[in-house]
Amino acid sequence: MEVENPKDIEQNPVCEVQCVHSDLIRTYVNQIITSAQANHLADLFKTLGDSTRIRIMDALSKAEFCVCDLAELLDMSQSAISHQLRVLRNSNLVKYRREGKMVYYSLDDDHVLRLYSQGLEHINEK
Amino acid sequence: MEVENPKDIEQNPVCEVQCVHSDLIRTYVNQIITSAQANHLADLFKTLGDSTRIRIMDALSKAEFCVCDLAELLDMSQSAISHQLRVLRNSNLVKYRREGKMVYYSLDDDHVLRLYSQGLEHINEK
DNA sequence: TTTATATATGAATATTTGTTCATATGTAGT
DNA sequence: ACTACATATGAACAAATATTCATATATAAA
Repeated sequence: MEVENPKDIEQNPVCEVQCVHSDLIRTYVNQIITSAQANHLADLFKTLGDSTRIRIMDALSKAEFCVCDLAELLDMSQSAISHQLRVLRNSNLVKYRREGKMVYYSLDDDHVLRLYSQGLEHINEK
Repeated sequence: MEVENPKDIEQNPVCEVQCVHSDLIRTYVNQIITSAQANHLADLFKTLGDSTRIRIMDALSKAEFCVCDLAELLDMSQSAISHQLRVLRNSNLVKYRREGKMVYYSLDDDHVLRLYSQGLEHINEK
């Protein structure tokens, strides 16, 4: 079947769908999360969206560990763990304290623990 | 500085770090989440780790919408929305009902709403 | 059964991201 | 200052993923 050159079709800068409930849209269009906030929130979940970081979070939900303990516990290189801890730090999911040469990590606060636990519950209930 | 050929270095199949707290490791090594569960949980968070899907979740946290409403509301193509709804469905985050030609989506349950809200709270508190 | 419209999906491309390797930084002890 | 060791990080490569485009499926009406 032949298709017209897209350039020939009259430009329609608006939405191409016809089934919209205009009243609903008008009501909610101003209540939706901003793009900036959506990006921010997506980044938080993205941080939790990696199995290595989940295993780190799981360990830290049970006790405080130094970097090399985590490497041993999860059987991964120190470098890989350290990279991932930085990602977790950037999302304020973990905090750390230095003691001599070692750096000990733990969950940032109880709120983070609850967020993690809610996720666990969700996958276990289905 | 010259580096020996890695092949010449004696193979050490164990961990290369020396600072491990062996007793801690022994205590927790059997309590860490399994790889399968970690993958599963990471997939859940990964699903939430995209700004388009966050905006869909945000809309659905406020009301039920059909696919083309979401496309209009978020100013995206029907195809893109539909692809992302499938991802959300696969993680049991949204459910849908068909009514004639239209398909209406909503959050799967209150637990999902709580998970989403916890995330929102986290980014707003910092 | 033909047409119109709402939604779903396979393939392809462009972008993002996790790990490794090599190396840098930071801290403590000699 | 020098050495040892714990942790951090830049660059590069491999793997995962979001959107677009084209098209398929599903439902309803004529």
